[in-house]
Amino acid sequence: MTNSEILSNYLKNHGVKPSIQRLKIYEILRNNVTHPTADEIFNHLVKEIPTLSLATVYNTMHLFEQKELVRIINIENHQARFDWNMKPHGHFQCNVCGTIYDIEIDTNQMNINELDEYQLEESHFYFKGLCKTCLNK
Amino acid sequence: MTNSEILSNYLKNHGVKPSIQRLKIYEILRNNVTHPTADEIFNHLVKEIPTLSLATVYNTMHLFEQKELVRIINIENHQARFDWNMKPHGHFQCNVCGTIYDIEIDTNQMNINELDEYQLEESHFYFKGLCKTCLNK
DNA sequence: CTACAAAATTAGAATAATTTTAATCTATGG
DNA sequence: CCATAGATTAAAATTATTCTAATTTTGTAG
Ligand SMILES: [Mn+2]
Ligand SMILES: [Mn+2]
Ligand SMILES: [Zn+2]
Ligand SMILES: [Zn+2]
Repeated sequence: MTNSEILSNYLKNHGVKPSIQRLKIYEILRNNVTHPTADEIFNHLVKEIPTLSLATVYNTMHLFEQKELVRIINIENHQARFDWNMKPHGHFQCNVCGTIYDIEIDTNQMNINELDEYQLEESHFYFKGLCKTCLNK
Repeated sequence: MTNSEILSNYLKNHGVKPSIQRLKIYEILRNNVTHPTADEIFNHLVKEIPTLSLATVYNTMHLFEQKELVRIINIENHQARFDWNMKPHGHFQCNVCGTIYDIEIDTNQMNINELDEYQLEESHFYFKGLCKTCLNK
């Protein structure tokens, strides 16, 4: 099985019909460590699928979110970023180069008793500052 | 000393010249537990200061942020909210009623070793789900 | 007090991310 | 082949925020 076939099945298993647009969009997410914006995804893909519409990227991301295939990262106030990695983790964004790094977080260890009063559905841990690369300059 | 005078001095001590606009904006933040949007602040105040401009609210919030008088909460992707409470804490937003609750978080206890590699400047802890009020319906 | 400069405020236009609309295209089961 | 639902598209609309340029206010020196 090719990599595309594997991802195609993965979409099916999550209740998403794997159109070429959806498949390619998901491939971009999986093949890039970055947490891309809708626009970045669109610009990568439009070379290959010239009729692609930005609306399709947004439609697809919302569908993916519903089907728990991606999570939306709002670490920047002005634009959303998308993450295929569904296991709980936090994010650090460098204020200089803008790179977003994954941060491992053990949510069990941080027992926040106050949260018992709520029915928790989503957690987001965002950090900002300077990354090592930018510090060494 | 009246409450206004106290807050006025507080602004001065943080390097902010307390114009009537700035003072009233800061008063609104302090007198409301909610974490208001720029628009909400504007609509409260425009009754009292009819010439107030929304741009002034934004200008003031950015100045306040610089002077470490407020923090910006991006728990909603589409619009910023403002918080006068500068001591580290997290936020829970109810998916039904939209209310944002403060969540006490002991950041020391959650030692995230991976963060040692970075120079940390900001932390944001966002949670979403259902609040007690909405659960009991 | 007056004149001037700097700072703050303002209205409205501009920007940019996202959503909506309405039309067109595609896939598929009968 | 045809009908239908679902997916995609282009373009317009929406909305929060920022920008611009003009005006007002404030502080200060003469
Ligand atoms: Mn991630
Ligand atoms: Mn708060
Ligand atoms: Zn960096
Ligand atoms: Zn609620």
